[in-house]
Amino acid sequence: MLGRVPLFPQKPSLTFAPMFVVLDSLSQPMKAMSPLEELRHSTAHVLATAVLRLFPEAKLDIGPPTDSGFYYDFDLDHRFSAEDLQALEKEMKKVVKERQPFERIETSRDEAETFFQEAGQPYKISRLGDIPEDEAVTFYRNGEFTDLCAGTHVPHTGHIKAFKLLSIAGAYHRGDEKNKQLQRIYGTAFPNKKELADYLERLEEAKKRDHRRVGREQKLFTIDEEVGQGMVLWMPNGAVIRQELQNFIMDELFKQNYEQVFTPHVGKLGLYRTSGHFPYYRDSQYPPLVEPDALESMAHEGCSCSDLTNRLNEGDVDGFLLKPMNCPMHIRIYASQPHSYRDLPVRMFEFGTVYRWEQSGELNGMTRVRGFTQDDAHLFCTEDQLKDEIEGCLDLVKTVFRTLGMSDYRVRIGLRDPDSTKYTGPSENWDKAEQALRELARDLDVPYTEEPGEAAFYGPKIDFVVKDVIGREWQLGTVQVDYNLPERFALEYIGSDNKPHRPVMIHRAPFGSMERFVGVLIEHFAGDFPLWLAPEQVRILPLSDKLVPYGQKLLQKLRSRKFRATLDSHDEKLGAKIRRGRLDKIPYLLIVGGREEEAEEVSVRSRAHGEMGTLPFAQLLSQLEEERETRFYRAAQTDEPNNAKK
RNA sequence: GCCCUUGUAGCUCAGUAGGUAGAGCACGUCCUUGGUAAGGACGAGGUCACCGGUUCAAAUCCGGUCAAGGGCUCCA
Repeated sequence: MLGRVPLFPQKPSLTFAPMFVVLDSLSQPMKAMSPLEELRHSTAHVLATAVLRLFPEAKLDIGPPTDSGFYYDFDLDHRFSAEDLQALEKEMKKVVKERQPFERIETSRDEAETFFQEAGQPYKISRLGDIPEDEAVTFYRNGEFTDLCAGTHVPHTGHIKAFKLLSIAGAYHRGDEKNKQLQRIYGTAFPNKKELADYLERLEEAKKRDHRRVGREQKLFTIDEEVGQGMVLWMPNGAVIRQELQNFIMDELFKQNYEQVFTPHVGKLGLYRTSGHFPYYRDSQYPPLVEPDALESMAHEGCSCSDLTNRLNEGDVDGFLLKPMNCPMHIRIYASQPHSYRDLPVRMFEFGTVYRWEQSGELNGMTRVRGFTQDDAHLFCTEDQLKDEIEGCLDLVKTVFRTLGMSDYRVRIGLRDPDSTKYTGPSENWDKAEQALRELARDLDVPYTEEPGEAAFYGPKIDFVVKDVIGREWQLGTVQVDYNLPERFALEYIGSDNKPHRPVMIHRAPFGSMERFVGVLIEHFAGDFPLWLAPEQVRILPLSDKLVPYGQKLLQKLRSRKFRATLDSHDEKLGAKIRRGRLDKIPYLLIVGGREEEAEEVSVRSRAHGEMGTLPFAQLLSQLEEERETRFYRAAQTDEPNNAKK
């Protein structure tokens, strides 16, 4: 299919490259490109040059640098294949060899538009319209390829020494799914071949700690077609981790005077009409469950599907909803009895399972699922208590991250979009809440960004965001202020003035969802969990069959002290058992031979510290207990037997 | 939901030009009783995702469905 002769475009063609203007429509000043961005951006131009040589009819959109490389979007009837990428790389190498200088040309808006018309590049015309009136219109030219571009670029294409095209993906023009879907080619470039090779190797390494892979290897969870997409089945090993995390957070919640509640998985539609979740968010909910009698009588009347939908929306027919959120039920608990200002704040928590109809293309292992359990809580407080309560929530999140040794996260403050009117609640309250969030974020000692327009419609929020092994960002912990639901449910407390007042609500979840958090945690630890979390904490390795009875005696003792321990009674040599134990990432391997049996000792090999020599068993037990109780964490050594072998 | 790719044993993968399947690891049995990252022998294990079509013959070619992966869009 690539038998076609590489053609040079008959007509000039342009690329509008200044992504910063296009993507950040907020009128920020143009950021200067770093040398690496410049290199990658130039490589994107070289890609476009090559594409036009091989596919002169291609329509070009934009080709900016990204965090890890660059991409370029094309509109073309021919579908790019893996072979095409190879051919394009080859062509790009030619362009590089030609050492084409990048030339900056300033032009007028009219000239540029004429140029696009002649080149038959409609996306460019559209992009041209994005350039602010007071900004110059500039082209960059390399060889036969001319591109609308704000720059900047390396001096000539010969500077591009190490690049690789990585993948093809669909991407909507201007990121809008109503627009045509273009073909995006992703690639990356580095100053030299070594750095490129290192990057590609890091990508490979990262895949080894992918939670989907580790989850399978360590039997933590599975997702089964017959159960449903996006439905996580926690296997025994995964259940241990989840339970330990829940125990951990419950210890902290006890210190902060939270109270636990339990609520059902379904609730009446009316409840969610009051809260506003139904039908407003219907697209991301499981369809409602309709009462059998109602369904039957509607069938008799010959109602269509859309009739049913309308009646459900209008509230003419009642039904139940698999709960998309826990808050309405917690609110009903609050509302079940009168509250004095002396009772506040009320802090109610639940590991509450919710269900959301995520788009099938969005599902991802444990990090994006259709049913998940939030470590949810709702705080009902007075306006005066708000700041302290938020602070308490943030402390909780910090404790979680610190205990688990997670330091690589960022904080996002979601604020109102100043131009929008979709927000509920008095704006003075918003001002106060936003100000409080800002001040508290400042004290967190963590990089944070303020993002206008990222607030929920009911209140501002603070999110904790971490990256997975592939660099995708996931929101974990969140603290959200809510002025809306107390209003909708007409919540009250009696103030010191003996009059009813409206409480403020805080939604918060330090882990976010157990599924997503554990998914991220698996990658954080690369499956190498600290003692308190490890599904199998200790494994006893008898030197031979003869030592199995002694091993069993130790096993009994460990289990009576509530350690998750096993005995490896396989008929293998010690070396093989150790190897297996290391691969299974068991924190402690206890080797027992005749010498140890005589002295009531064990030879200890720890995942974190390697060989620790021989210890009296009783002493080891208390050391392990201390490590477990303090939830001690220390990064393990990273030797991998697989690598060692090669 | 949309675009592209993929779908062979529990896992990682072979399977040449269509002729009803192989390897390594894991697993089981036996031999071996071994001191800090793989001892040996034998064995069991697969409706080649599913449905349909072409063909004398389909893991292999074609169509559809489902699922997974990478993006895009979305995420109360």
